[in-house]
This record gives sequence, C-alpha cells and structure tokens, in this order.
Amino acid sequence: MSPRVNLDKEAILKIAADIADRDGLEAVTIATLAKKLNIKSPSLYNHFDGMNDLRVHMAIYGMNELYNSLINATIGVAGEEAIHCFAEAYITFARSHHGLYDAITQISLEKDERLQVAGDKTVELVSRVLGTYKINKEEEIHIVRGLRSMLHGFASIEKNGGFGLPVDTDESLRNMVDIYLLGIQKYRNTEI
Amino acid sequence: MSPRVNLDKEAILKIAADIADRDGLEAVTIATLAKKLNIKSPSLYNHFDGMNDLRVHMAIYGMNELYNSLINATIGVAGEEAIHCFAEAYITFARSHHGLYDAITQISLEKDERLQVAGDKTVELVSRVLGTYKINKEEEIHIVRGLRSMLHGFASIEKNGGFGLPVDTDESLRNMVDIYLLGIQKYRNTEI
DNA sequence: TTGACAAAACTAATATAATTAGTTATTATA
DNA sequence: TATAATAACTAATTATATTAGTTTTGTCAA
Repeated sequence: MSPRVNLDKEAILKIAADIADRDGLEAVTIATLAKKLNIKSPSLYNHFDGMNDLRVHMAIYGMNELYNSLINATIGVAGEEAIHCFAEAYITFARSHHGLYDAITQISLEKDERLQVAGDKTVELVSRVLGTYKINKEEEIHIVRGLRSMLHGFASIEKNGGFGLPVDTDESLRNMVDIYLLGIQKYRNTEI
Repeated sequence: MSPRVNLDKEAILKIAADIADRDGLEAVTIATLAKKLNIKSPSLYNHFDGMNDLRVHMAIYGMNELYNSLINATIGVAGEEAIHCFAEAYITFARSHHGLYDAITQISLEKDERLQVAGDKTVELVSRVLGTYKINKEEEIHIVRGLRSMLHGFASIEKNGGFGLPVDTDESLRNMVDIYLLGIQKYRNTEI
C-alpha cells in the first residue's frame, strides 16, 4: 500500500530536533512528528518506546551535536583563547538550537545511563580545554563544574529573555569567562 | 450542594507548588490540581485562564518565594560573606523546591510582563549584594549577569544529576563563587 | 524463484488532559 | 429579602499518548 518510508532513528531525531528548534520542544508530540514523517502516530512506536524514550534519545542526540560543535571550535586553539572559543561555541549552539538545547537540559540524567555517558564526553572536553588552569584533581572538578554552570546558566537565562537590559550579551559572556579565568589565576597564586 | 471551598489564587498556587515539588512540574495538571483542591477540573478556570496562565502565576509565585528566601539570607551580612550567603540560599531554594524552581526557569519572561517585574526584583537584589564589587554601571550589569548565570546553571545542572562525580557539591559552589569574586578583584585592579 | 519471517506500516480503540458551553448553587450586598 | 456576582457543577469536544491487533513489504534462505 504505502511505500515503506524507511526511516532510521537518526533521521527521525533530526526531524524531531527541527520541530523543537522551530516551534519549541513541547511542540514535538507523537502526532506532529509522525505527520512530518508521513506516517501515523502508532507507527512511531516501531522506532521509539514512546514519548519518554523519544525525549531521552533527543537529549542524547543533542548532546552529541553539542559535543561536535564544541570539538570543532576548540581544534587548534590553546589556553585562554581556547576557553573563550569553547564558551562562544557553547552559547552559539544554545542560541541556534533552542528546542534541542531544552531537550538536553530538561532531562534528568538518571533516567537512562546513556545520557550520563553522552554528557561525560563534554565534561571531559571542558576539562581538557581547561588544561593549563588545573591545580589538582579535586580542584579541577570544582573548576570544571564552575565553568559548566556559568555557561549553562548564561544560555538558559538568555534563552528565556532574562537579560532584559540593553547591554550586549556577547560582552557579558566574554566578561564572565574573563573574570572566572582571572579568578583561577589568583586562586592558584593564593594556594601555593 | 457542595459547600463552597473558598479558594484564592494564593492558596491554589501553594498547592500547585507542593505538587510540583513532590512529583515534578509536569505532574501539575488541571486534573491533579483540581482533585487536590476537591473541585472539578473546569472549576479551576474560575481562578486561572487555563494551563498557560497557571504556569505564569506559578512562576511569579516562585520568583517571589525565592526573593523572600534570598532577602532573608542576606539581612545583616555584608561583603564577600553576603555573596556566599546569597549563593547558598539560592541553591538551597532550588534544592528544596525542584518543581517550583522549574516553573521559574522554564518560562519565557516575554510571556507576561509581570514575570519581568518579579524577576527584576531579584536582579536588583543581586546587584545590591554585590555592592562593593561594582566598577561602573555597564560593568556592573556584566558582573550581575555572571553571578546569576553561575548560580542558575549550578542549580539546574545539580538538579538534573549532572554533577556525577563523588565530590562535594557544596564545596564546588563555594569554590565557584570564591573564584568569581577573586576574578572581580583582579579585574578591577587591571582596569584601573 | 519463492515462500516465510521480521520489520514497519496500518486501523481501531481507550484513557487522560485541556478546554468550552451552558447550568446551578452559594454568598455578599443593595 | 431579593438580586447579582462568584464559583461551583455537568456535559461535551478536541487532542494526545498509548495499546492491541492486522496488513503490507522487504529480505534472505531454501
């Protein structure tokens, strides 16, 4: 009857991400997604175990996309510049992938162990980019957590229109990272 | 027939917040909320203009609750200590109000101007707490944005189980704020 | 080449949510 | 006490997620 559409998970997730980025994450329903794919709602269950499973996979897909952007932005740069590149790429991703970024950040990592794995890659990348700023193992973890917090918080607040004042947000980002890096330097001097 | 329950917005929002904190924000449906209030779903429309309006009001309610906690935590303290108190109170609120915190942070402030107003109070409080660290007007805005980003990002990532490693998160918070404050100091010295 | 099997589509049906329309009861107040 | 506003109600509609059971299609082995 209907010519088999031949979908794979990856293709479906791409479409789902498109809907999310265009119309918001909550616009990705079984119904809208199925319609975009030219199939009926129940057919989606051949590929995903329901809405929950779809959300998990969207998050993993998004994390990998984000990771790729971040890797790309930090190839061939080092030190302070690398960190700024990283930060800029992170925020750029969030800005251009509203819905997918929501998919990444609105999910509890305990829901599925593959989420943890996908997230760990990026955490490790943060750590590598911070290379020269490290002090010791434990301190490194704190510093990585701090940078992740700053970047996610910035992306999230900006997305929701939380930076209302007419002051350039790009400059705020650069300033925030600069201050943090200066802080690490000073912290290191104090420690020794 | 049914004895008039005599609900007011505030009372309803308290119950809604309870459900959100206990079972997650998505568990706050018209149906569950009405049931908790011993009324039928359509009766809720006498108090709120539907789900969207309820979400807006939950966010405003949450912002005010958060603001009160923050005010409370920063009375009678000054300088660096005040900022640490502020940060700790912020994270404590997020930890003990998972669902309500989601209500605050998952809404676009452009949806309703009262959201902007409620948020501005807290932004101004951040600014006051940062008192001594200010440099100039524009710089102040960047610094406030930075601190807000850090705190929200930290709360959000922690809530989703993003800090997986067995390292104390309280220490990470203190460390992050310390480094930021050190950074501001150093930044200020560089500027002059 | 064919036939069987698995994958992936389908239809039909159910449960739950949000919402609207129209009605009834209760409360405050004129 | 009568009335008007408020806030509850029932009934009905639409949309969503999901399940059960069926049909189609493509692949691969005999």
